[in-house]
Order: sequence, then C-alpha cells, then structure tokens
Amino acid sequence: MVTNKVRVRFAPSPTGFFHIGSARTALFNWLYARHTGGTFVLRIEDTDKERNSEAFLNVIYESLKWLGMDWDEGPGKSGDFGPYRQSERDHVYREYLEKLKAAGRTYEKDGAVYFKLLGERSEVFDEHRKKTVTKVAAAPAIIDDQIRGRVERVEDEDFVIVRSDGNPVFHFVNVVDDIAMQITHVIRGEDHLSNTSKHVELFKAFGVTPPKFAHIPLILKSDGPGKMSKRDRGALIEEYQKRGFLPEAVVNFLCLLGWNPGDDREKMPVAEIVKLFDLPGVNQSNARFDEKKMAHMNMLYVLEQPAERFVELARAHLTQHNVTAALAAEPAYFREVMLLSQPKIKGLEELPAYTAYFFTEDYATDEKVRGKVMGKGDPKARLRELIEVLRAADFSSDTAIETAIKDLATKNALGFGDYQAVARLAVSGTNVGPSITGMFRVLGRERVLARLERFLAAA
RNA sequence: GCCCUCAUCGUCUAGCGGCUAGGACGGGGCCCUCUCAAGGCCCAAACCGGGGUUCGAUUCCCCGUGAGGGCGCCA
Repeated sequence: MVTNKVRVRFAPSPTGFFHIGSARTALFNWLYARHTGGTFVLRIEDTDKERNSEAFLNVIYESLKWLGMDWDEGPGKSGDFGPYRQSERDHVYREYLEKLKAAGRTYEKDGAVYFKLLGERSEVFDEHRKKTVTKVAAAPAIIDDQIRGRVERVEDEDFVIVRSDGNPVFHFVNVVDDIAMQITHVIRGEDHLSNTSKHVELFKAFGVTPPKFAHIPLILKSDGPGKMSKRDRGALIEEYQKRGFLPEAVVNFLCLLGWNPGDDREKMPVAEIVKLFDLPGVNQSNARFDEKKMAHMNMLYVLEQPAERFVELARAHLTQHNVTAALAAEPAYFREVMLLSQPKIKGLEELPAYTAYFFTEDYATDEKVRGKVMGKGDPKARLRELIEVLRAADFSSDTAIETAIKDLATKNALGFGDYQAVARLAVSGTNVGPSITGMFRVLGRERVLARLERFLAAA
C-alpha cells in the first residue's frame, strides 16, 4: 500500500517529564498532519529499559490530550502499523537487522552490532575523545530539509545499532520504524540534524528513499546559555496545567515560537493555525522562551472565555488545588464571584488569593493599605454614613449600589473614592479587587453590613 | 578539537534589492477610572563586524565574530 498522504510521527521517549520543547515538536507534527489532512502517529521510543517509566508515559499521554493533540495511530488507538511502542517491536527490528546482515552492512565487535559505512578506512587519534578511532572516507549524506534546505554531512565512523545486551539503539529503531510505518515527513528538533546523516545512511542501506526532513529550531532558556532543560522554570507542560493556564493559550504561544502566519496576527484559534501552518513558514533560528509573553497570551484567552466555561475552569482549578472554602460555597454564589473576577485576573492561578475574602470571614488585612486609607480624613465617620445608607439601599444591581454611594458622597461634598477605599478595606482587607459595587452586590447586604460594622468596632 | 545550523529592538518576530525597517511582549509617559487590573494614545528600543556583487544592500556571496546543536552500547 503506497499512498502520497502525509504521515508524520511524534516519537517521545518516556525518560522524563514532558518538556515544552517536546510539546512544540509534537505540535508542529500535529499541525502539519491536520493541515495536510495526513496522519499523526504517536510512537513511544522506549528502547532504553533502564530509564523508561510508565509514570512518564502517562504524563506524555495526559499532556498531549490536555493540549488537544489527538493522535490517529498509536497507543490506545488502532492502526495498521502497530504495535506503537518500540519495546513491543523487537520482531520488526530483528527482521530489518537480518536485511542489513544479508547485505553485508554489519559486523560484531565487543558483543555489539555495528553498522558498516562504505569507504576507505584509516586509524586516527581523536583529540576530543582521547582515543584512536576508525575513520571512514564516506561520501557525504544529503539531507533534504524542508526548513534548512539541502544539508550535507559526512558520516565517517561506523556506529552501534544493537547493544551488547541485545537491545537495538535509537538511530536504528528510529529509521526502521519510519520505514515500517511509512513516515513521509520527519519533523523534529534541530538537535537531531547532525544525527540525520546516520539515519540517511541507514535508509540508503535499506534501499529506501529517506523521508522529507524538517528540523525545527530549539527553544532556549529565557536566561543564561543553552537550550531549555527540564529544570528551567516554565519547562514542564504539566506545570502549566497545574498553574491553570488554558491549553489553547499554551498551544497558541507555542506555535509562535519558531513559526508565524506571515503577518502580524498572534492570537489565533487553533483551527486557524491548522489552516495556515506549513513547513516553509517555520523559522530557522532558535527562540528564547519568554514567560511574560506566555502569561499575556493566557490572559487574552481567560478574558474571552464564555461565562459557563470560565466558571467550569475555575471550579476545576480550585478543586485541583483544594481550595475547600470556595468549593463549599453555594454554586450560584461561586459563579457570581468567579464571573466578577474573570475580567480582572491574568490567569486562573490568581483565583485563590483574589477571591479568598468572598468565602471566609477570616480574611487578612493588608496593614500597609490600612495605614494609607485610615490616615486620610475621617474614615470612621464615612463608614458610619455608608452603613446607614446601605441598610436601605437597593442591592439588586451594581448601578443601584453605585447611585446610593454617589448620592451619599454628593450630599457630603465628597467623592465616590472617599467611601470606596475604606469600604473596600473593611470588606476585603485589601485595595486590590473587582469594583466595589460588584463586590457589594455579590457579597450581599447582610455580609457587607456585618463586615463594615465589625471593622468599625475594631478600628 | 572536528562537524552541522543559525544571526533584525532586551525578548518573540515581519521584511524575501529601493521601507520614515512594521507588529507583539516587556519598559516609560499620558488618558480613562471607585481600588487593582484591563483598555486607548504616545515614547524609547534593532538590521553583529569586514569585504565583495550591484546604480543601490537588512535582504545575495565570502570571511570573521557570536549564539545553538552534534560528536554514547542516551533518545
């Protein structure tokens, strides 16, 4: 069965947490598959038995699902090219190894199987590795790269394809599976570019035309030298999930690291990205990770969430973080508090602190703010006036409350702010929060009056 | 050390021989305003260096320099 349909694969190895760089590689593969109407294959490269773990494997599945990258073939899916875990494909590797042996392209040394390059051999002392190695004067491998153009590199040393313990190594299984799974485009990080000459030699040895390669730029750490590593802040996908980032914001941000639609657009729905994404649009230079820009993108998505979805997201986030006081509240009240907060926060992670005083009478008071607010005029007198007015005020809408306070201020030749500041301090303990009228309306008359009186008594 | 890749504001980037070098994040200022945000307007901020090619280079070529990657019986 030969088709010209695009088949791409994302081939992570479960040896660590799911990294932002891996996520973007997955994303570019997924986008390309969806853009071309091709097939997105998930293949697990778990040939290193020592370092693999099922826990990490689940993190990969969960992260991909969370980001909305569904795979067409792979673990948990049917497919004509399975199994999709390399640990279960030993028979395939054995079969392909025989082909290489039959072609006289292998030899054994120290119990390991080596792939034999074609060309003149000579012994050379390698300064870097401090040992003598056998160099092969091979013809350069041609890498047809969709992003970098034609790249030539000479592979000049035989390399191990099966370890002495019998397990095949990455370069070998990677190529074998790309052949067996009929992969048409290999989209991966630029850190693999130098290795690609090994892969090209293997493809040639199997008599197969190599797939198109596309080596995408790397993501560099935001400060300091080198590429992003798992220890860097912002490196782990599950961290974004925990912090309440919206997956569509993460996807949108990630796709902009090394790609752009060709114009000024940045915030785009994923369907639009799928429509516009193509390999020639991918940049060639590495990108530095910028947490602030990521946070900004997230805020844009928080702002535009429909009310019901936002409340749902908020509940999920507070549940994940065990914010019991909020979760115990009446659903209708919870909803009002969250919707009041939505336009004011940059991310879900602000929610617990931002809304705490709505769900407890035991909220802290910011002493710095207290000092500032209580030092101006006669705040206690204003509180007393406000309490009087609120006892009879209409609490059914923000504007009704606003009118009541404005009338009071006008009567006493003061401004709205003269009442707002002290009332906010009394009711929330801080100077940060939603509009005072919204706060009053949601908290309700009883709660507001109780808090104002309690504050006044203690002042 | 050898090999590969890359190079525009601090950062992400647009530009594909002729532009006042555009946008976004971040920073600064002003406006709006019940706090804090958000938002609106404005400002500062870049073509790594040197040679070519060309009437003309940010753009094409070469050399430096810088950055990143690879050189495992890891992936």
